[in-house]
Amino acid sequence: MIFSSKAEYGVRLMVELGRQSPEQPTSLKAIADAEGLPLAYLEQVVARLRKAELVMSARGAHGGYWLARPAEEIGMDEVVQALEGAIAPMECFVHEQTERVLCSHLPDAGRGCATKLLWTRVQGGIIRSLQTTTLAELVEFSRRGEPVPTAAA
Amino acid sequence: MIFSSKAEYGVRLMVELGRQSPEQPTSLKAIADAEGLPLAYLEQVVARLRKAELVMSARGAHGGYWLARPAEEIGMDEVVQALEGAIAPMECFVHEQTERVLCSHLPDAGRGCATKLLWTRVQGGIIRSLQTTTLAELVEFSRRGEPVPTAAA
DNA sequence: AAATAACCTACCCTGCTGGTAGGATTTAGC
DNA sequence: GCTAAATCCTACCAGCAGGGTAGGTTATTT
Repeated sequence: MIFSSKAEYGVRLMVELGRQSPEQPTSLKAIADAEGLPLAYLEQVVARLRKAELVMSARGAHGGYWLARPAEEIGMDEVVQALEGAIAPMECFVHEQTERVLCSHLPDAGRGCATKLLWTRVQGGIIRSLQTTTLAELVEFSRRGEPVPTAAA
Repeated sequence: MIFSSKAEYGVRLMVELGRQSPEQPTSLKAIADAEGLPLAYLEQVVARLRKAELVMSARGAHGGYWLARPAEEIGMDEVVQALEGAIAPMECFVHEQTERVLCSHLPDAGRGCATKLLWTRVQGGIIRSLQTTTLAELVEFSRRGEPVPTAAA
């Protein structure tokens, strides 16, 4: 598998928040129940999103989480990067200190690093597909075929 | 990381074979030495390529491996797929029996599966970038800046 | 026959993933 | 102020896949 369940859970969490009216906190418990995910584990997942300043939080009773920005302005590359760390197709692509992505292969006796060419293209393909998808699109998609909401949510 | 070292080693192995004149077997030992990889492990890697009919082999003294087809006709999607199995961004995308890629999420109470939309796009991005890269390109790239070959290799 | 090299299978160690446990802090409502 | 609801934090743990080793068997050339 390419992405771990952190990405899956985190994206579902973001979509769930996107479905709520903004500025109104949603508790993790509500999301855990709605999606059938373990609450304690979701806490760790949402912590990454908070550190990346994609969501904001309020503590205490009636606290919860909400999107830090409108869903239209949140690219899924930001979300996945926050959840999974740098998007690198291969070990040698990650520089531990800076989290920047590069290739640490030795010059390979003067030859060009052929695999680097391949992994760079793959990485580009992934990042492009993530960048061109906004959270708002996913939220919209998740509403398809839903009954028209009535009085109470 | 997205791909395991099997993919890295396997691609390097394929590039190495592509650099040799075809129909002349190259021993794994030669490749292991050239790339600095463990021979016993390479055996497992090359077994996958053989099963996918990307390389052919001859046993016994002066045996070895060679490309089953010209490098121009080998897409890197085939290579990576042989090494890593089905390219699926997420667990739910793989159907164990058929190895076909799909999404097994429950209908989710009538809602569209929003994450599926995202992972499908990512998968598309990956596969497209792999398909549009041939082994011949990587072989060519690996020759850049090499000294013009003289009499003995 | 001896050397070479593919082929096969069982095993092992390490680190990461997914998850639990248990608490501490903060805030709203009474 | 008390209590409940919630975020926040850290340590821990079991399972499993990744990366690799070991030790052979078979086939082919010289």
